[in-house]
Amino acid sequence: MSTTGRRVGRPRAQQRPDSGLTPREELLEAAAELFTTRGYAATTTRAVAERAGMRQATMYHYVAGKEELLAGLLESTVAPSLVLAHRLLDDPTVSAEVRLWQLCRSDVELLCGGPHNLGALYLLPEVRTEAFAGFRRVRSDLKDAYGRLLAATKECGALGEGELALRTDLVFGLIEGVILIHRSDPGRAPEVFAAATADAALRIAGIPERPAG
Amino acid sequence: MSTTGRRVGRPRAQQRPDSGLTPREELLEAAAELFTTRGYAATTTRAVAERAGMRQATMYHYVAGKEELLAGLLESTVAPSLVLAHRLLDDPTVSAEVRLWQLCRSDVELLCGGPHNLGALYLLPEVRTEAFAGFRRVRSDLKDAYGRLLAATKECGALGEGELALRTDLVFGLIEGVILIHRSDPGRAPEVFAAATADAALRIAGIPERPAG
DNA sequence: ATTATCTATAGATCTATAGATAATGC
DNA sequence: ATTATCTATAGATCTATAGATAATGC
Repeated sequence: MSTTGRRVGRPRAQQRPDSGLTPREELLEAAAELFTTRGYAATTTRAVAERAGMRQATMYHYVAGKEELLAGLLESTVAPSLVLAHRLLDDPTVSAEVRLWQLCRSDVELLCGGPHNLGALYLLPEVRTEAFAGFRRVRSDLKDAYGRLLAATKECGALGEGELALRTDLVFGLIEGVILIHRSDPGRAPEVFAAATADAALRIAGIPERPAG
Repeated sequence: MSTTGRRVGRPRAQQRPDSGLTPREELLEAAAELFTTRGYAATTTRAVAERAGMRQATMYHYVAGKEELLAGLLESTVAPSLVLAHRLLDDPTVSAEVRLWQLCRSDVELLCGGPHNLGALYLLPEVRTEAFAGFRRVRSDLKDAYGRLLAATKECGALGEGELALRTDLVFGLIEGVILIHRSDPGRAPEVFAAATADAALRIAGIPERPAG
């Protein structure tokens, strides 16, 4: 009935207080920290496993390798954004400007609010690989949502197709590149910073004032 | 007198038409290509050397290792920007808005116009290392120049210190993050794209129209 | 003699598998 | 018996050095 010694299987060599996470989550957490601070390719399976509190070989009991961890982390950052984006797209009670602002703010908060700069992982060359096609698809859906919200604003409604695509890329690029900005001064409060970045995104789109709402 | 067989030293195992570059430049060129497409940590010294037309060990005759190549590439991208920035800072004949626009445009062209997305290297975790302190210093000087140009504009002149720093970070972040944007549609003509990004940067700063000049 | 390159390799990894072990469950 | 973990390690790298070699220069 005590907290320790209840789990099946051989005990870990390094005992640690129970984190409350599943071993797979402990691995993802460790990977997030190491991939963002040391880089993906430079991080060894041993480093991830050991930081998660287990030996290198044990990791293979839960994941097939480093790639699976990266894929998991990537999809976990972009999935909640996409959910929000679709909810906003289907909500006609609020102006497109306000909805775009909210999406931007939420995305920035998601990318910068967490303990790790997961957004930096989007840029890895490895992400172009087949193994990450799932992530790329979700990310492309999200960008699509940005494009549709932009097209629904007064300021961009009249733009031609190419012009609109360019604005979408610029807005989306600012939001995704936000890690660069956040990194240069991590001290700023995430909520304030997220709102300021959303303002900047709307200014790029041609909407000069923060819309009320 | 013929083109081949004039150079001192043992001939290379793989003969290739003379590139006109020094061996060190050939290595930098190869490193640029491989670091940007496969990633820095994932690129081996063998891959770089072989792509540059020599055997792995020969590389050490010209550079101390991979780090030196990365440092060289990083400084070469940021140095010309800094030169331009200082020239613009010292030029009172043009409005601050126009100078800021020109700096943005030139930076984007530099980052996207070349054959490789060297800007993507700025994000490497390795860059935080002591070995790249020189690069970080130059880059910080460049950001400083952005800040001073911003402060000199009508639109930002009255901003408080924190507000100004935030705007500077947002503008600089857009410019540096431009690789993300460029990557999503590499087909756009660099000059047009650079001008459009400079427009967007000024909109972030609060300057709604492309200044004449 | 000098130089630029080569071949060969020691030593240090790193990944992924095989097989042993120490818990609980029944 | 089942499970989660461990230890050990084969095989595949990768870096950096030692020493040989094939040019030109004098």
